Amino acid sequence: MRLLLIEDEKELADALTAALSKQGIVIDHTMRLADAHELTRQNIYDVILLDRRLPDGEGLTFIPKLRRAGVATPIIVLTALNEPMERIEGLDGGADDYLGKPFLIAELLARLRAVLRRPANIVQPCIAVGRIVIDPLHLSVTIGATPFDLPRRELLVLVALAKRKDKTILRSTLEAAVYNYEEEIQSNALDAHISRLRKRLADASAGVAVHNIRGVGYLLREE
Amino acid sequence: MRLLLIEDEKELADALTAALSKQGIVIDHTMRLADAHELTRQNIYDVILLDRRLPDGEGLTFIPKLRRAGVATPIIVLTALNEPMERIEGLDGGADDYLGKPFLIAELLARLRAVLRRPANIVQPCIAVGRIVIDPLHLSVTIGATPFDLPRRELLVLVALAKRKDKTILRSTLEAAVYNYEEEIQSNALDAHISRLRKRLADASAGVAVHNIRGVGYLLREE
DNA sequence: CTCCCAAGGTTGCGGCAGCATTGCGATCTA
DNA sequence: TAGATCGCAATGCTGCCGCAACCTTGGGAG
Repeated sequence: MRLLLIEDEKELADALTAALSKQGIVIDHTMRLADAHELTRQNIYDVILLDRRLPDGEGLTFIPKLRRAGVATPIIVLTALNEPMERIEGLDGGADDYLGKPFLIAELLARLRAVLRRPANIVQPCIAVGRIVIDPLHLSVTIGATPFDLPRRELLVLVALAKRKDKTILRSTLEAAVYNYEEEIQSNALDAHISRLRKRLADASAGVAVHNIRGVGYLLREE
Repeated sequence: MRLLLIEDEKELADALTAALSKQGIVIDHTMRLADAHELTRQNIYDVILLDRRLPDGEGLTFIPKLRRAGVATPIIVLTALNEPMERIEGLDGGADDYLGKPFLIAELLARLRAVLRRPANIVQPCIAVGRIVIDPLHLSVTIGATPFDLPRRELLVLVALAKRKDKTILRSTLEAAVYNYEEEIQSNALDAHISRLRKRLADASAGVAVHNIRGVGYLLREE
């Protein structure tokens, strides 16, 4: 793990460097915001420790600059300015945590771990078929960049087919995906939905088609 | 935004509920870990506030249980146990932040914002749709440069929709975002809010519209 | 090749669930 | 106390969906 320490008190910086190094953390140390700006250009840090009162300015001003540059690295502010209002200022200024001096190294380490533990963004599994993208979690369908609205039952059919594209879905499986036990159907309602879904897909040039396997079921395929 | 408060001091809980409600936050309150476990099953909370000394156990033991259940909701520990070692214990126990009692509501709010800010939307903490800009952390809406005031419930609806613009939000999800368990509704109150929100958006030429997907839910879209 | 039948496709219709709107009274706030 | 907000409910409307009638297609038998 690599950490950027922006701190002008030499003694504290040395103590931190020593302590954190023992934890296997790689530390870059600078005393000036100008240098820090340069150092963060490559976005190699896992976390940044930031003092407020620095020779070339207020540390907090560094945060929005960093964020505007698209750097999402977590920032913990370390400072003697530890009044409640100052803490609020720091946190609302974009810091991820705020620790008043003096502090125990052990608490800093705990806060480092807490900040780094944040869950990575869970990537939503989307299904792409032809020109359409289906997000089964959000029940949304987009075609190119524009949303593609569907009635509920047709949406359910499409999602069921898309989840296993190019594979045949038994007619009975499809029915189970669209209807629950209380609303058993006694007609060709499913066929009707398929028909209307086909029309919509064709009108939108979706690049996919619903095929029928006679006597077995249906499948979704690019075309 | 919906928050779970696990706290057995009735006075503090009431004060927090009152203060946070004014910020537009929907709160569920419980005094017992057992209830909390049940309440978190549906994963509808944006953040959890957790006391340590609770009638049925140490609050910290709740965290690993939650994480094992796959719930990644940020947790802020609120407690009188505020020695450095206790803070370390809390943070290493899985808390995302740790705030000792007594504290200023304002600082709690700032820490809430800090925790909620990461990691997903660091680059874009504000949501722009049409002519309006929504800050889900501060629950503020501006249209052009002028603030766009909304009643609390309509604001909650708008924010919930805006957080996932162009995605369908289930009706049940919307209800969960706007109402807590004590204020379950038995009418079409949600529809009424949507209707009034629509009117306001139209009057202000906001450039966005709330669409309905019949039988599924609603979505926010530029127009 | 033709015929036949069953499986699938299409389409109009009517019922009704779900949605939109609005007024009213209660509650809360300034 | 005046005004804003909110839950509630009555009303009207929209369009989905099940249904069924009718059409098309595929493949096997003669």
